[in-house]
Formats: sequence, C-alpha cells, structure tokens
Amino acid sequence: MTTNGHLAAPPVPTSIIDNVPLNDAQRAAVVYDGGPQLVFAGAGSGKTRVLTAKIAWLIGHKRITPHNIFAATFTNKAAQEMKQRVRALTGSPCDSLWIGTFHSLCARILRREASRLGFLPSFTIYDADDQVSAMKKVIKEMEIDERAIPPRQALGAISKYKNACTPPEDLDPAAAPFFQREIIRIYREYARMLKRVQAMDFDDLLCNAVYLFRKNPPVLASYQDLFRYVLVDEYQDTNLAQFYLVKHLAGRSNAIFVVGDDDQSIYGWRGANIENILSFEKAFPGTHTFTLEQNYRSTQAVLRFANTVIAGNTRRAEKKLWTSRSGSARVRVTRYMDGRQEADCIGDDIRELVRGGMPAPLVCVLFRTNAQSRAFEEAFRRKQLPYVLIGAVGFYERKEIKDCLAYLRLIVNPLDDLSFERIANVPPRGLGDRAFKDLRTAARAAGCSLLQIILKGDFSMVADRARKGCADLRELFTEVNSWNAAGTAPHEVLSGMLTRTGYMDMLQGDDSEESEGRLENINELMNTLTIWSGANEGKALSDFLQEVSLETDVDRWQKRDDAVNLMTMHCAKGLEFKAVFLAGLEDGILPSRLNFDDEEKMAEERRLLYVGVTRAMDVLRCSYAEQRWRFGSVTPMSPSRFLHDVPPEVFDFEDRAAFHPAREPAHHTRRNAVAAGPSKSWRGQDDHPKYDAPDHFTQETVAFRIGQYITHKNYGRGRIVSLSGFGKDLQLTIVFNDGARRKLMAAFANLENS
DNA sequence: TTGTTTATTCTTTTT
DNA sequence: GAATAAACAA
Repeated sequence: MTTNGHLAAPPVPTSIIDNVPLNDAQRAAVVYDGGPQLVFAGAGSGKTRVLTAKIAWLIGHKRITPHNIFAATFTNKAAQEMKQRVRALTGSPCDSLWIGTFHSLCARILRREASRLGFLPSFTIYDADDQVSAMKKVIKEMEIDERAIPPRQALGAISKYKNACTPPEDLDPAAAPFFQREIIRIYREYARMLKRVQAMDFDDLLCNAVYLFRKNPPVLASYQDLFRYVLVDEYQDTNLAQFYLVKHLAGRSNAIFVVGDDDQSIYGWRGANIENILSFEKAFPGTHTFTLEQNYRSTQAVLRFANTVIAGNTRRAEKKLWTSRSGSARVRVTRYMDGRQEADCIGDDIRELVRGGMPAPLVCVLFRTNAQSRAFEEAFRRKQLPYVLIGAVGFYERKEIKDCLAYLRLIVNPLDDLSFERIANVPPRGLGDRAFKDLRTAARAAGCSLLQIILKGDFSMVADRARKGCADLRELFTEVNSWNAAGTAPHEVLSGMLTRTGYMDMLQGDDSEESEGRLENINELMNTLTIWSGANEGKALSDFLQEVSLETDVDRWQKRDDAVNLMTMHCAKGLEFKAVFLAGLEDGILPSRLNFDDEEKMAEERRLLYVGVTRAMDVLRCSYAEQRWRFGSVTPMSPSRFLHDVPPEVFDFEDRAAFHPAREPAHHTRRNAVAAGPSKSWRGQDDHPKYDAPDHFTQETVAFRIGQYITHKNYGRGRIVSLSGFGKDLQLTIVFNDGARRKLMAAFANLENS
C-alpha cells in the first residue's frame, strides 16, 4: 500500500507542525497514525525535517512524553540537533528523549541492566584497536599460529556471528569444518576474556541488548512499556542485530517509524542488511509506505547526473527524484595527469569559487579512502588554503591519547587488564614480558585482575628489578583512586596523573617533532575534559569515557568559518555542501578493486558514488587521474567504470592532463615513460583482469578545454565554449569569428590549435 | 629489559 | 610507504 501524499493527508490543523514547511507527502508521513510506517526518503528530500516534525507531533499532538520516545539516529550530532529543533517546536524540554546512535542507546540500557548479563555497570567499551589487541592475546594464549588465523579475520568472523545475534554457546564446534571450528573456539575464549576484563566491543553493545531482551521477558516488557514510540533514521544501514532490537521494542505496539533510502545503503561491509528496508513490510504487517521524491537540495544538473549514476543498479525500490531547483552550473568531469595535479587544480578551483563568494565551509572534497586525503593536505598547505580533515586518524586513536584513556579507564574499571598492559610500562618502569607473565600467573591464581594484584602490594612473584615499577604503580593508583573518590574534577585527575607518572616528562624530554604534537594532543584532551566537566556537572568520568568511545567522526567536526572540508564519502552521509569535488574516480579506487568480483559489493560501490554526488547542492566537479602515486610506485589508472554509464550530455568533460606543463617532480616518473611501458598493477602482477575501459577517455588526440582557440579548415578561427561527451563522441561547441555557433565532432573536425 | 635495525606484510569504507 | 613484527645488540 503506497501513498504519495494526496490521499492520506487530512488537512487537520495540527498546530505543532504548522511552523514546519512540509509538502503533501512529508505532511502525510508526519500525521499518519495507523501503525508501522516506512518512509522512503530520497537524497535531499527533507528526511530530517520529517523525522523532527514527527517527534514534535508525537509530543505535542499525541501527548507522548519525550521520555517514552526511542529514536535512533546515525550520529550523536544529528541527535543533538534534532533534540534542539524538537524543543523549539514543542516548547518542552526534551532532555529525557531517548535519542542517539543505536550504540549509545544500547550502552545506556546495558549500563542499567548490566547485572542481568553478569556485567558491572562500569564496563569498558572496546574500540576496533582494543578488539585487535584483545584478540591477539586470545590467539596467543590458545597457542594458535597468528598466521594461520589472523586476528582481524577472526574478529571479522566473530562480528558476523554477533550481527546475527548468535552467542558462542549456540555454536557447536564439533559440527563445523576445521577453520570454522577454530573460529568458534576463539569466539568462546574471546567472549570469556571480555567478560573477565568487563569490556564490550561495538558489536556486543547491540547483541547484548538483544540477549538481554531474549532472556528476560519481563525486562523486555518494561522497555516495551517505556518506549511508546520507536523511530529509526537511515534505516537502510541497520544490521540484523539492530533489526532484532527494533522488532523487540516495537513488535508489540507496532508504533514504529523508519526512514531510509535503499539507494544510499553503503555499510553492507559492516553487516548492514539492505533487506531490512526492502522487506520492512514483511516484518511489520500493516505497514504504510510513504515516498518522498522531491529533492530540495540539488540543482537539476546535479540530480540528472545522480539519477543516471544510480540507474545502473537493478534491484531498487522504485522512485524518481525530481527538483524544481534550477542552476547555471553544469556538472564537470575533469581528467588530470596525476594525483598531484588533481589536488593542485582542485585547490585552485576552490580558491576561485571562494573568491566568487562561495563560503569555504560549504565546499567539500570527497574521496573513497582516507589515504587519498594526503595529496590534498599537502597541496592545500602549500597553497595556504585552510582545510579541516574529518575522520582519518581519529583524535582518540592516537597513541598518546589512548595511553591517557587507558589510565583513566583503569580508575573506572580496575578489571581492564588490557588497559593495564598498555600503560604499565609507559613510561618505562622496568616491566617487560617476563614481569607481565609472572603477574598474570599470580592474578589467575588469585582470581583477580592485574591491577588488583598490584594494589595488594605483594610483589614476590616478579624479579627484583621489576619490583620498583610495581610499587610505583601501586602508589600511583592508590593515590589517584582516592582523588577520584574524593570527587576531584576529571581533568585534574588526568593532569595530576600524567605529571605524577612522569608521562609528561617523558614527552618533554624527547625533542622529536612527534612528541611536540603529542604534547599538543594531550593538552587538547585536557581542554576537552575540562570543558566537558564544566558542561556535565554530576556526570562521572565513566560517562566521559563512554561518550568518547561512541563518538563519531562527524560528532567531533567543527566547521571553521574559513576552512574547506575534506572527508571520505562514507563520512559525508547525511551532509550537504554547496560545492562538492569528487576526486579519484578511478577504476580500482571507486569502485574499489577489492570488490570487483562481487556483484552486490559493486552495487554498493555505485551507491557510494551516488551518495557522494547527491551531497552537492549547486556545484559538482568530478575528477580522475591518469596515473597515481601509490605504494611507492606510479600506477596507471583508468576512469571509473561508473562514469562510462553516464550519458555525455549530462556533463561537461575537461581534459587538463594534456595541458599541464611538463614538470619534473622529484619522485614522479614522466607520464610518457609510464604510458609507454606495459601496464603493471601495483602488486607487480595482474591479479585482476584489467577492466577494458573504452579508451576514449584517454585518447591523446582529444585534448580540448573551454576557452581554447582553434582553427577549422572551412570555418576559420573560433573559440571553444563547451564540451560534451568523450573521445570519439566528444562534441565541441565553437563560436567562430564569423559569429556562428557550431557543434562539431572533435574526432572529425580536424582542428588545429591557434 | 630496552632500544635499534631489518624484514615483512599489507592496504576500503566505521559504530 | 608505512606500520608492525621479528631479530639483534647493548
């Protein structure tokens, strides 16, 4: 059953949302009150607005208390913003809304109910790094060869089980083939270890919440009573565990509202299941489906490009995005000689845009992988073009920051052996492998954690020279624990701790470039913590640690009023910019060569490009390079196969490679030298058959750009005013000196430069 | 036990 | 090219 607005929108004056400009379809979705709702919201169709209005309507019109609403968003930032807007609309304080990412909402539930799962409320949340080190330890302890089963692979397999909410005790190793059998054994040990150190990884937050509800029907019932309404944003990126969760919470009331766009499903690799949205109606019978097709974000030129990109995918929910926004700028596709030229020229183009009045923070460069950011950072720094890089090496993933956090974690959770092992010898305290082994044996015998052994004060199990270090640690933690108990502000605890341990001295003594940056980072952490303590009076150190580990890249993003933005396309989900540059659109990068052989993954790559394209409001520029400096050698590249699916009339093609002045950069091979040689993949052998891209992109004969003067045998001299198509099909629009405007096929026109 | 050198491996996207 | 692990010297 589908409604496009006109039928189901009774013009009931519902004062609460009268202040929100909504079109018919949006309004219909907001005021519908007849059971489960699925809203297909195309890119830029006002999804957030609908979601916000819906919550406001629930509170203001349906009289549901904020406390009884569960809303899952994709970032915490989005949650904060929505909270603000709902507050503005309803005039009621909305602090009690359950709104946030699935992970934070689950963490909140799990802290309250921890004991039912055999956890303490103070459990630690392990990030990807922590997971790897925990897994390495498990594998080592089980005396399995790390090369036979790489930790990451084991984690990947376990993550699949957790996504499906299959606990290790439901798996029978005897019934599985060898490799799987080992994985199951490892899964068991890993789970045991996390329990022992009182930690949950990201997947645990979701599946443990599901286990909680499965095993405790009364608890489930109490949450079903609590959450009278469940809303989910970006539903296309939910995984099975999240589906179970939603099904548990809303299964009885059927009071559920989900928004999403199957065309923007880009997290399949993380376990997201596009079937969740495509089969929503099966899971929630009686679902009413709404479709938002009017795009308010992009110009027709951008949207046409986007529509042709996504049209290449077959299995999609039918929808046609349209816009009434006109705009003068055509989409441009540019060919560059190499990554460096690409970054340079994009920098120049951005400067040009900004000079023309475009605010820098509304400009964004998007790429497929984090590694690609480097070229831009270098170029922009050279050009003194301010930028902010979102994502990449996250602040909280830096060594020194992780060290600080490990110290703090140990105060909150003394059972966290992993954090203990991380910092026990940083700065050096004479504790090496030998000492750790001794401590572990003693801890195991006493049935307690490493830190607890230290706190006992009996160091007879370790060698002489390690005793001093152990005693130091004991003194440190005894003292710090007393500060914390006495209610010393968190930032003071941290700074006291770092001075006391000599960590600061360690960095100050080392006058390398990095240690300077590290000191700065630690300062920044201290500032963050100070500000946080001020803004969150009454909250504990443990709350800070949780917020930090569940923070998304976008959450930490602060727009600077003079800086342009750099980020991956994944990171850009849900965001919009006036001008978007999509860089590195090459086969092997987007789509990633790692997904060449999997049809569904390739469809996801295409959706990723679609997401990138639809971030643009006014200006969209795509680019690819002929060769790229990758992995220590120059690799020839060809344009993304997705570009070939876009009909030429939808964009202007511009070739800047041929016009780039010959340059002899220190480490770059000359283009011709490479182009002439046999094409070699970066591994030294062609392990993937090279996609046979039509060579018209790279044909050296087609080298024209807008503004160039040429001479034609019959028509004389003229100036190129626009280009469309590629290679053999490249069409030039030329204004000749006689005033005539002619469209010519470049391949046949036989033009000369003049 | 610690710090240095050399070898080796591996490259996507993130809560 | 970078990050990590193993090997080695002090």
